[in-house]
Amino acid sequence: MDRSANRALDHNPVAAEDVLSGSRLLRRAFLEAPQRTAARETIILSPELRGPPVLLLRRGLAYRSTTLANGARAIVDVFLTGDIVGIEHAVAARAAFELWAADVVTYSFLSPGKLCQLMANPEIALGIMALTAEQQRWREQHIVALTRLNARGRIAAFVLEIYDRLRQHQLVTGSSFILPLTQEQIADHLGLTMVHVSRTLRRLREERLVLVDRQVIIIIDLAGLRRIAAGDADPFDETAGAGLVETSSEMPARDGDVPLSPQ
Amino acid sequence: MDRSANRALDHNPVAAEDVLSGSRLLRRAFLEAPQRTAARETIILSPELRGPPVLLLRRGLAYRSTTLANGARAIVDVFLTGDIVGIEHAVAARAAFELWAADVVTYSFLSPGKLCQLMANPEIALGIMALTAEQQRWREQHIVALTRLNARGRIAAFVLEIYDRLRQHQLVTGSSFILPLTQEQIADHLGLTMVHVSRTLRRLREERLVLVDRQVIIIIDLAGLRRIAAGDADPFDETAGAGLVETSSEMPARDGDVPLSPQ
DNA sequence: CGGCTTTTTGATGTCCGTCAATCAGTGTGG
DNA sequence: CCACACTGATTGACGGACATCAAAAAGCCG
Repeated sequence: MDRSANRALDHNPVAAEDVLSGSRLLRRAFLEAPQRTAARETIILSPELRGPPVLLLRRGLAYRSTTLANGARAIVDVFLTGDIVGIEHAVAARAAFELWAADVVTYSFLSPGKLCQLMANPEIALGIMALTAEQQRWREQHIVALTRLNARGRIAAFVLEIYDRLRQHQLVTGSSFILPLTQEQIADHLGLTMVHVSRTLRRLREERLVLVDRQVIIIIDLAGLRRIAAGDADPFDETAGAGLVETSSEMPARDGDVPLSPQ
Repeated sequence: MDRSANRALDHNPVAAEDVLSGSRLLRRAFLEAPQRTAARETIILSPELRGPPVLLLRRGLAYRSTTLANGARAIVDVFLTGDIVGIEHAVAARAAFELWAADVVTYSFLSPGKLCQLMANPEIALGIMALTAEQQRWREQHIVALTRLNARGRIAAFVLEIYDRLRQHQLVTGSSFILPLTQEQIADHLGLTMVHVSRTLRRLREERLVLVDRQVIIIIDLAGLRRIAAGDADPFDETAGAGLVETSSEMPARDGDVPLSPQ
């Protein structure tokens, strides 16, 4: 029983072949590109830099963020191992936001010029387009969550997003994984405060939906999380029969699975 | 004195030439494409449709939205006359959201297959990429607003976004314009309720920042709006000296300018 | 004028932010 | 080994921004 949320973007059949081989060519180009490492909590790219490169994350987690005039930080998006970051630098003269390493990050990079050359290959151009489309989808889901979900729903949606993306990259098989973000960073991504994230995580734990302890995330009730992330009304009425969890139709999802790091 | 917010995305010099001619070629293709009209408050594209076309809005305003399980609606983004909608349909098999006409909308459209053909031209591929990058920027700003601005800031940012985009398309010259959205639609875009939007607009009017009456928007204090949209703390302390507005450094910005419709 | 949508306004409640203190985990150095 | 510092998480008390509910007013259109 597959839900749309965790299925990979399916492609237009007209373009499917070219998209696939284009993506492959693009990744191959990255594999031959120079490689670097950034320490935890350091800036990888800043908007000051002109002609920023395009990155492929080989290991670790990074995020793009900005700081407002009042000092508040907004984490616009999160990138996992295997993600390509800043594809728009092929045409944009500078990055729109700062790119930070959440933990130790290894990445390889291509100059914008090199990227433009690659795009001369129509297959690669299509592959890039598909990549962009997919990142756009995650971002759009994030917008929906920010627009119409409360703290509980946003956190559920966020956990599921990371979960689905890790699975898509085959970086996780069980129902638990490592997320190297502090609660403050999660808060800055979801438009909440650290304090409220902490409280909401406790609630989700008490409801036996998901367990977040430090950087270890264990999904207990996947189907329940999906319902919440989809904006179902709070289960104040339907929790009349407390006790047993009866919902996990999508997957057995028990804790005790091997936690896999996103590396 | 130009602020970054209202400057068009500047391009990587390596690609600038190709981007420009690519954009021109893409628009030309649309001008030769078939054309349709959609009535106010009707669906233009739905996720059910397989192989949705890519659209160029020739006239009117459209928005992409989804409805959650609890009935709440989220308007993910807004498209103005001159915008290209659904470029990702070149590779995605279906639209991610419904596309609605906010008022009478005229558009021309290309099939995904045709788009893929066009992308074989590297200049067009670059042009499309630049287009995508620009739309992404607006969306990212929207995310920042949703994440870290209150109702006042979100509305300010939204008004400015529309204003800047209209100017970029040379659809507005003065400081007033027409925005064919109801307050409920604005609320669904900004993650607020209609009621609170109404109240906040009154406050912005009383502060002599912007005047929103029905669909007519008159920007009174452009610089002030920009400050609020950038997340400056509420001016509770600095309003000690009430009375005169002294801020408009960016533009004279007086009401009485000719209101231009976004057509 | 009647019926509709859209906006406005008031009263009341709640989700979430703010402030502040405590606690747990991690590392450091004497 | 144990103070010490430091970062991150937790909890409580309290206030405020925003939601909800409800009703009325204002536009708009046939």
